[in-house]
Amino acid sequence: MVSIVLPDGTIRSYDGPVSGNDIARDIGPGWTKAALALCVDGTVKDLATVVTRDAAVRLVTAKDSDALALLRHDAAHVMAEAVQELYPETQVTFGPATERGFYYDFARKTPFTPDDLERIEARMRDIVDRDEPIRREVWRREEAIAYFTGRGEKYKAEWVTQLPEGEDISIYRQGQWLDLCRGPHLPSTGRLGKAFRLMKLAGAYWRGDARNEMLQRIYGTCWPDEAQLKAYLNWMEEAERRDHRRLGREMELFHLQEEAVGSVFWHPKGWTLYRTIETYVRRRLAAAGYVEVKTPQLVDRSLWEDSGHWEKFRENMFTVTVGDGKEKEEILAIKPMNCPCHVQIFRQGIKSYRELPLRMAEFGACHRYEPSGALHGLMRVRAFTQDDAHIFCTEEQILSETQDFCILLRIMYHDFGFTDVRVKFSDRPVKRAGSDETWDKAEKALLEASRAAGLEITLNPGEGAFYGPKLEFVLKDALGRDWQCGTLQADFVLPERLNAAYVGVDGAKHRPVMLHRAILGSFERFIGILLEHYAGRMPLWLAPVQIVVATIVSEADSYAEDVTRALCTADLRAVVDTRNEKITLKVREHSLAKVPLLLVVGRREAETRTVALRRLGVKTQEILALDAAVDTLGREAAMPAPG
RNA sequence: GCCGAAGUAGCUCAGGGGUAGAGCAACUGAUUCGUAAUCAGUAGGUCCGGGGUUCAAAUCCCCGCUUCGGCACCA
Repeated sequence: MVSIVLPDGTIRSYDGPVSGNDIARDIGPGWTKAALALCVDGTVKDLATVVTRDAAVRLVTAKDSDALALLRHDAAHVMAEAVQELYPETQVTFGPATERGFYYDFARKTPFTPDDLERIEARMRDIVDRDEPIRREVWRREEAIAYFTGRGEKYKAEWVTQLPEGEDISIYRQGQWLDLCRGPHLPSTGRLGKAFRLMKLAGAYWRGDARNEMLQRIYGTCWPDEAQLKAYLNWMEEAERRDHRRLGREMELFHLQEEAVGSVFWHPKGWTLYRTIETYVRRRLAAAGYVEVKTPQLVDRSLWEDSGHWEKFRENMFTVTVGDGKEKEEILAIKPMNCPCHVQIFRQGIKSYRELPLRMAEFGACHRYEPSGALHGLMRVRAFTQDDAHIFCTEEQILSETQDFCILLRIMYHDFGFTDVRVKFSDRPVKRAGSDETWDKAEKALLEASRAAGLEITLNPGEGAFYGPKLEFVLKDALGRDWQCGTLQADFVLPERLNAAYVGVDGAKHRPVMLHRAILGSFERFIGILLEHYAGRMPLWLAPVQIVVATIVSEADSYAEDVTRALCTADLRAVVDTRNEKITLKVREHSLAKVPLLLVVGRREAETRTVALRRLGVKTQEILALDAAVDTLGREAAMPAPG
């Protein structure tokens, strides 16, 4: 006797074991067609799975969110089948579902070409039309190894060898083709549908390890229906339109060029944006009790040796050699980070516990020799400036400092228009400095502090910095993409290595704890994120040019100049456009330039000392008296301020 | 760094051994106009760099650089 509970609460009883297919048939004819898989006690399984004991059971259909992964995983298999039919010399390796599609990694001597992608996609459609039944089999380990070795599938054979004892070696067979796979899968290839598209070719290391050989990865996307596929492709196009590199050029914000790879040439408008953000951060930090410092760009190698960075990151540091090339030669590093320098400031004079917590901020310009393949517009550069700070405090103060930091961080993200923030907790990495006891202490302190700050945390094992565990703050942009920006790292190691100390209540010397923290991360990258988030249409307070005063006839020129002067006097960033052009052209150009406010003045406005206000994206106008306009817009454009 | 692709006017792109092309932008002139493109004209090039093959190379070959898409890395 087997009883199953369906999601609506109904209970069905069967004489003996029952398969998902049976259940579907039993519930109703529509379900035989709709059911893609079976969810037994919360785990998704093949529809053919036999339920042998009482369980909560749900039939998965295309409408369910867990169907998507199933669909995509199948798409990967169908792609692999297509590839091996077309190119039999190709070895298969792995092909999982991803957040927006799927990929499969292949081993093949000749690279795939974009033309191959078309052929493969066409063959995939054939395989869907064939509607091959997909069946799960369990093989013995030796059998599987012998089979894959015999077929020249060395990656699969290697993988089987390393599967843990006791785990089923499951093989999924579809038509003539089969693959080692954990599953689950759809009942047949026809159920996949045709809302998929192969997207791009890429290289990828076997098992994600750069020491291994490189495989060829084919990425695809796959959806339950054509409409969703179309929506995804539109989303991709939107992301392309918002690309900060494109906006940076179109909006004349910055450029990059070969002679300074990974370093930004900020143009006047881009630099205005940058400085606005800097001013904002500076005010927020000052209000939160930070002091600001500035430390050297070039620092002798010995300091980096002491801090431990030389050992771990030497390859990624820019260095400068000075001296006669013989005995007197010395090596300086262009600073890749600010923390060792901040400790030097802390070490000046004797610090008392009364001075803690000491929050030391720096808009520190850093250089890192990032691998060439990592560079990407403003998002990954070799020269950047962090909104960096180090909080020197006692162990007891970690709690309240973390709480305060989280509050500050949320306010600042909110001011920039980001409200969805997630937090990751990264604990000790394999390569690290400091004893296990120290790590125990640091991880415990940071965990407790984040709990006290009310954070919901996801664990990110082994991803901490070499000197301490970290909290990482990830924000979601308007397109739903994640960007890791903020960080808070608890460090018990650097103060020790660089010999930072304070005198406690007991009159004895103690080690302070250092909290490394940043909110934006780097200005460069954060500006890139902002541009993509807003598609270049910056909020008024951030817009490099906030207002253009545009004339209709040249008779209004001198009045337009007056208007512009009045706006600038009120600290608004305004420019005047008195070109001899039609107003339609001016409206078009300044709209395309994403200027938030346009003040149009013609004879009427000049005579009545008014302005016709047109907001970006709005087709209507408001007529305002000049004084009122300066007043309202001045208030509207104000930087979000502390207090 | 690794795999793959690309680099021609400011931008988007065509041209694939025989005189370097288009659209938009720019510039000049005319036009004084009421909310997303006024008209006419002009100018603009180390075809990424360096070698080679050839009577002749933007085009074919080799090397390098940069960029793009991924992978790996990210204090």
